[in-house]
Amino acid sequence: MDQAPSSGEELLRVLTALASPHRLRIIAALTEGRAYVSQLARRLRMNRPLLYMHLQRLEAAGLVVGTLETAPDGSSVKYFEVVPFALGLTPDVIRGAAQTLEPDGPEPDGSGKDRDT
Amino acid sequence: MDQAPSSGEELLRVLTALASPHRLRIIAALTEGRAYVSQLARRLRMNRPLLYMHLQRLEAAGLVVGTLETAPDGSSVKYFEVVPFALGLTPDVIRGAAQTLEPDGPEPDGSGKDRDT
DNA sequence: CCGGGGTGTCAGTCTCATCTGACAGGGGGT
DNA sequence: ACCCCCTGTCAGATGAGACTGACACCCCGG
Repeated sequence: MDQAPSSGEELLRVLTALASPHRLRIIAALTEGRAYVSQLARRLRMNRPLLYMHLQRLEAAGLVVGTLETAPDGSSVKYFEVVPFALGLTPDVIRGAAQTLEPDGPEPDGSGKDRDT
Repeated sequence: MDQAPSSGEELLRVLTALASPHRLRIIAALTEGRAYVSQLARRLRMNRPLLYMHLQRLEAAGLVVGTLETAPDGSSVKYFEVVPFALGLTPDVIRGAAQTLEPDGPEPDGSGKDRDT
């Protein structure tokens, strides 16, 4: 994965994806090796549809990938695994990404209203 | 700032703090230099109480610091500035932090219920 | 005394992510 | 036929966070 997630939108998607205890635990669990949805639901003791939603979120952020495989017995199983990412986060990185996001506009007027710094 | 935010709680606080377009823009704005609340509210065109809340969140996460100063004219002004942080985020880091967070417990039973990987 | 700029805090509203239970399938063994 | 395991999706309840307007308060300058 890119060190710099480029656009603010993308960065935001990754951050919101990670900002959840459940999703952190999911990623943690997947570092141990890939797993399919129902299996993971049992392991993490959480509702399957719920886990499903979280996995979708993580996949949309590009942090995990899921592949629907047809097992030898013919049934479908969806395996997920982590994408080895490395995200460096500093104020400047944020500053860069935020530009792709700012509906800022300069001071309304001012006329030397502000104090010194 | 630490490269590894240590506890899962702490990591989560930082992540949830960053997972907001407003707060990203706030940090971006503060990289340009410190500013006080009302001033920043004008610059970013947002409600002051709202900005106030976001700043509190960021401060709680240790990403910015605020100092209440008494200006030469005697009035109080609260300046905020970014804490130069550097956060490295990888699956393994998450795995480490998640341990301080897991109410996991192994499989309910199993008995070889799962498929091979 | 009044206006202007600042901080801090509050109750109330509203939007949105989360979470649950249930359903419709598909496929395989017994 | 029945049971078991899997995937995918949905309507609805719940809750947490975002957001607003208004207030109390401070200090100064005209």
